[in-house]
Amino acid sequence: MNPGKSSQKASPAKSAGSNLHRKVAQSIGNQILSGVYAPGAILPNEADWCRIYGASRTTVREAVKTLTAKGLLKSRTKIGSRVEPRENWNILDRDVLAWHMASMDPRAFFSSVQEVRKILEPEIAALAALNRTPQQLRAITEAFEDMRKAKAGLNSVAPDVRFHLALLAAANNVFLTPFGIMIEAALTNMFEFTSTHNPEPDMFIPKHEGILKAVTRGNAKAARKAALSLLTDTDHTIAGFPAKAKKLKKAKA
Amino acid sequence: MNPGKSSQKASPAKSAGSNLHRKVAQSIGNQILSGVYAPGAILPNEADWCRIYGASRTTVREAVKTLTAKGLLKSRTKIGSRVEPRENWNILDRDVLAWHMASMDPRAFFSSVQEVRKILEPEIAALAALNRTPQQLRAITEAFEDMRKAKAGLNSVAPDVRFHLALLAAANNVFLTPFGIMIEAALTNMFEFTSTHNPEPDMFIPKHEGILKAVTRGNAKAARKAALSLLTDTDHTIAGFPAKAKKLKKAKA
DNA sequence: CTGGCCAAATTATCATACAAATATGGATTG
DNA sequence: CAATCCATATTTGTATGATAATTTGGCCAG
Repeated sequence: MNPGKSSQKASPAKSAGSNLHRKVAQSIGNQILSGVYAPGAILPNEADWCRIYGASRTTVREAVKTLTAKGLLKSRTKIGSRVEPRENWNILDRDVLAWHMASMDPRAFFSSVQEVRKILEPEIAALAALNRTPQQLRAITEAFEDMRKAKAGLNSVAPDVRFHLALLAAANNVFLTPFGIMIEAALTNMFEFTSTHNPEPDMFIPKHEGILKAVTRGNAKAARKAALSLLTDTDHTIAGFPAKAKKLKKAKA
Repeated sequence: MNPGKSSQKASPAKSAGSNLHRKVAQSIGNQILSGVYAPGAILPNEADWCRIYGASRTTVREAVKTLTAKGLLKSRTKIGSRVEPRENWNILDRDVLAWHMASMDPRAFFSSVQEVRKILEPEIAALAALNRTPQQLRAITEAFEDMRKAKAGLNSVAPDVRFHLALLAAANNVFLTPFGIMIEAALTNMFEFTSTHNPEPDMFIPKHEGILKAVTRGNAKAARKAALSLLTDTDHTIAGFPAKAKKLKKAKA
C-alpha cells in the first residue's frame, strides 16, 4: 500500500524545480537546517512523509537518498532515518548552503564567510598568479571588463561573481573549487543585504584591477596583497550595516 | 517492464555496504571520476543501468539521485543523465573524494592536498587558539595524549586524525569543517604511501605539542607558526618518496 | 523558409507486493 | 534471578509494471 497520496496534500512542499522529489527534499532539508529536527533525532518514517506531502514512497525515498548523499541523514532498517551530526553536513553543497542561509542570521553568515574568504582568497589570487593558463587569464580579464561596463547596481553582481570564480578556477587546485559556491552566495546576497553591493564605490573597480594586473604579471605577492585589500573594503561595507537583519530569502521551500 | 534483473548480473557492482543502490552509485561514481564518462557526456539511460547491474529501476534511480545530489550528474526528461562540469562536483564529499583518489596519481593528490593544508591549517590553528571552548580544548588535548601513548606505527594514525579534526572543530567556523574529510584522507593514506606515517619521527610529537600549547595559551601567532612547521615536515616526508606510485586503494567499486 | 504540430524517447511518479534487517520484549533455561 | 534465545513487529530495501509528463527532433502545411 501507499500511505497518504490518494488523500490530500497536507503540507504542499512549495518551491520551484517542478520535480516532486526535489521539492520534498528541499522541504525536509530546510527543516533539518532550521533545527526542526536536530542532529541525532529520528525523522518521521517514509510512510509519514508520504502522508505529509501526498507523494508516493518512491518519490519520498528519492528525496531521502538525496539528503543522505549530502550528509544530512542516514537510514537504517527498522530504525528509520536519523539526522547526522553537523560536521558531516555538506555545507559547501549548493542546496545545503541555501537551506542554511534561509534560517541563519545574515550577520553571522557574513562574518563566517568573510573569515574564510580572508584566509583563502589572497592565497587563491597568489596561486592564480603562478598557475593560471592563458585561457584562464582571459576569462578573468573578460569578467573584469564586464564589471567595468556594468558600473554600479545589481548588474554588477554577476560579472563580479564571474571574476572571483574565474580567479578561483585559475588557482588550479581541485580542493579549492567547492568554495566557489560560498563566494557566489556571499556576493549575491551582499547586495540584497547592504543594498549597496560595492564596498567603497570609488575603489571597487580599481581594486579588482589590482588583482587582475598582479595575476597578469604573475606577481603572487602583489596578487595576495590586492585580494586582501579588496576583502578589507568588503568588511567595512558589511560592518556599516548593523543589525538591520533583513532576512536573507534565498532558499526555496 | 523492468529491463535486466531477471536475467543475470552482467557487471556485478562489488564493494561492501550491502545496499544495492549504494553499490550501484559507487560503481557509476567511480566510472565518472575515472573518466570513463567525461563531463558533458550522456550516460546510459536507466534501462541500460538496470541491465548492466541486474537491478530494478527503483534501485538504479536511487543511485542516480545520490550522484545527482553530489553534483556529478543532472537528469533531464527525454535527454537522459549528463555528467556535470568538474567545478560542480562535490569533491569534499567523502564518497566523491574516495572515488577521486582511486583513479588519481598519489603524488598529484598529496601535492594538491598539501597546498591547501598549508593555506588553511595554520589559520585553523590560529582561530582555534582564539575561539576554542574549554570542551574543545579538552578534545584536542586528549587526542594528543593518545598520540603520545601510541608511539609510531599504524596505531598513531587514528589519534593523529582526531587531533587535527579536533583542532578544526575548535576553529568554530562551519565553512571550514568540510576540509576535515580531506585532512582525514590525507593522513590516513600518507602511511600507506610513504609507509612511515610520521615525518621526522623525533619531531612528530613535539611539533604537535607545540600546536597544543599555543592553542592552550590562546596564542594565535604561535599556533599558526607551529602548524606551518609541522606541515613543512610533512612536505619533506612526501618529497622523500619519488615516483613510487603505490596505487592508493581507498575506493571500493 | 517558417511556424506549428506530432511522435518517440526518457525521466517522473504511482501503486503494490515481497524481502531483509534488526530492535524489542517475552519466553525459556541455567 | 540472570542470561540467553527467539518470535514478532517495524522500518527500510528491492522488484515489477503501469501511466504521466517533458521535450527533442522531425514532419508537414502555409
